[in-house]
Amino acid sequence: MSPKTADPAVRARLIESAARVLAEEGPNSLTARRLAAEAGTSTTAVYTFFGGMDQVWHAVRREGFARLATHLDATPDLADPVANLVAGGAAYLANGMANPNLYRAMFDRHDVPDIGNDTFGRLVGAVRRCVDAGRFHRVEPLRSLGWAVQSWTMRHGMVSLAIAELMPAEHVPLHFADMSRCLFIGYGDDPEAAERSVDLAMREWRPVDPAGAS
Amino acid sequence: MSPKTADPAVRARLIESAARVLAEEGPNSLTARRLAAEAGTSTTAVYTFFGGMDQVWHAVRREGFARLATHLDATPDLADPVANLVAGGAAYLANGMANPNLYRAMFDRHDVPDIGNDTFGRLVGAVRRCVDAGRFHRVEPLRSLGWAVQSWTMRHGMVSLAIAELMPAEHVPLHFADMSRCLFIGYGDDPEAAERSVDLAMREWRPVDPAGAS
DNA sequence: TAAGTTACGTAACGATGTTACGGCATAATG
DNA sequence: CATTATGCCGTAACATCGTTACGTAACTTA
Repeated sequence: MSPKTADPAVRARLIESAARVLAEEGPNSLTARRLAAEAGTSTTAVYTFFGGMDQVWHAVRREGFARLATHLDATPDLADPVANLVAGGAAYLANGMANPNLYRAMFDRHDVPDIGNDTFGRLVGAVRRCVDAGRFHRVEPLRSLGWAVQSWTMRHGMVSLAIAELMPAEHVPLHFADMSRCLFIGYGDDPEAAERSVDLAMREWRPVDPAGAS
Repeated sequence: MSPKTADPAVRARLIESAARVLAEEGPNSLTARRLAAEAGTSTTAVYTFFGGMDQVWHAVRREGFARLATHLDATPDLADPVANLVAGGAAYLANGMANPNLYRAMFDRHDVPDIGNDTFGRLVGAVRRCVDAGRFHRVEPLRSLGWAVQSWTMRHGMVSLAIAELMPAEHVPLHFADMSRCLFIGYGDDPEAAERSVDLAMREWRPVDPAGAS
């Protein structure tokens, strides 16, 4: 029923090449022929594995979210849920700014919800841990979900403005800490504790494996 | 020196058509031939007026920022600088969510700074009026500029997540008011006044001329 | 071993951005 | 007003894009 099974390694090389070409040369260089040449095959293989360039872009976006998840998982546990939330944001920013083309592609089309759910789930968990620890107000669950959305709003807006060069890259940590302070103070009852958490995260967090961030 | 001068009306129609096709049918439908047909001319005209599709996209982005500026100017004066800042943000959100394809295009490439300076200047002015009125901390000018950048971060992040359907459109006003409260409380000395300003803006602000927002 | 099924290289098709060429309308000049 | 020259823009071509028809080779299955 399945003679001459398709080689999964070719598919992996195609995605890998797609992400690399996109990152290094921009979206205009990501063509079917270029992709086939990079993977040492022909354009037909692109269609047997993906069905079309739309699905290639979809796969590239999935890959982008997967790499982001890897970086989020690699952040050390600071034993302070609010600091962990801030550290996750810092990792998010570092990942996005290290890969502007890939990051832009991740939000370029309308299929983000399907492939971004896992990333968002991580963020929801981080916020919930803040609520459970009494660091954020204990409100209705929908409102708590909203805080995760608002955190993502801040992260995404900051990466986008930074890679569009509307915000100087060297100011990003300052702005991120500043906005995090304002938001997380507002989410909880203890302004000083929130401020300490932000300072702790900005002091302790270090970008993990920047080479693999591409 | 300039026989058979180019008709500026044709250029205006090209930009108008480009913005409309982009808004109604998406970026894939914005082709040179389609554009020429819409404006009743041939593809050569596109090159005499713009030089290439890249410059067409640049002009479309300029048009997008120009329309945004029109909407920002149309917001009523609430005689409260912080409320005006919030109202400007609401207008920004309404404009972006009414024109998702145009908004996406505005931040898609690397030429945003050139054409977004005027929009950013407006935001800086609104923040400065808050500082001058004593509603925000009187800090060094660079920090005050940073508050404008942070406001833009919030606005842009929110529009982007909303048009990517990562944030339900009906939750946008709630999240915007919530984040504005947290940020602007943190920027000033009087939390109650900030809260009143946000409530005032969210109560008094109305979208202006939604038909022309396209 | 034989047959059947599937991957994938070759080469084509339509559509894209871009450009060479030529006609012709219009400004500049006497 | 006549002449000239300048440059807009319609036609048609070119390279390259995504996509697909077709054929061959390779692998599974019986």
